[in-house]
Amino acid sequence: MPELPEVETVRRGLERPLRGQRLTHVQQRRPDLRWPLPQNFARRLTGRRVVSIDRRAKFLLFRLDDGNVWMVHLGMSGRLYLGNGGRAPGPHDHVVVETESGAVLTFQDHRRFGMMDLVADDDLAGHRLLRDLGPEPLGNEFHASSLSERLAGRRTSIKAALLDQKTVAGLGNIYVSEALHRAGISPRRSAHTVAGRRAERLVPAIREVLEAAIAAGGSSLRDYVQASGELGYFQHAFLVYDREGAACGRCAAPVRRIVQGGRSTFFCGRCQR
DNA sequence: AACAAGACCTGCATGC
DNA sequence: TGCATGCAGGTCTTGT
Repeated sequence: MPELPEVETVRRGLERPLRGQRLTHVQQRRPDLRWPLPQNFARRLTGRRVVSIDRRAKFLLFRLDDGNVWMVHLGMSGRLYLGNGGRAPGPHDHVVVETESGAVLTFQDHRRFGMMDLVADDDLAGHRLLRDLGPEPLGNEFHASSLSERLAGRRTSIKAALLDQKTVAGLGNIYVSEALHRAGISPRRSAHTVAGRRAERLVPAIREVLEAAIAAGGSSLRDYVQASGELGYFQHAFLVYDREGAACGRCAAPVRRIVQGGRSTFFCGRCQR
């Protein structure tokens, strides 16, 4: 489900209802997601107060008043939403958390590619899932020279390199296609050739597409919803993703679909070089 | 070290 | 209708 804009939208939606709240009841309804949940997960979360909710790449980081951080990754199909209206949890509602204000936060994930961990704040940067991540694309450390440095010597496609979270953290299959289209760069181009002018175009293209998507509340394709249950609407602004055969928004040539690394890539063969 | 392919898991659309 | 196939927003693990 989620790339950076969707995760950020969820984060923003949770901040007001959850920040400062004590978690009064935690129900863990199965032992594992992608991996086993940490030992005594529900007990360790129960009674804690949420100090802040942050994001790193596609991870949500709930900082708690005992110095620990509750890490949540939504995988492909994970949802984190507020208010289940008192309904009984469904078969894919794996974690249900209630707060002192009566809010109910449900983690639902039918494919179970999602993950959770509970880790001391001091150890967070060294966590195996976070330590190798590249820069945040909306942060100050992401610029043309840092990007081309990370692409130097890499013979794989620029598409594959941008999906690699070590290059830049937070892009996924949708926004890589969209960003490369905005930058006029072919997804098949060898990664190390994206330097100089091309890198200067790619960095703002990535920033702009992510910012526009966040402003639209993310993209709702199949099952993504915001924490509030509302749908994002950035999918209506896609210029290439899932638009095979449709006219490229810039030059009207038909959008093409190819498979790279086993995953669909959409691009315009005329205006992306 | 870098890379491609395989693995994980469920649900949905399509075609026969 | 049933069944097989392929596809889906991610990323870790394995083998070359």
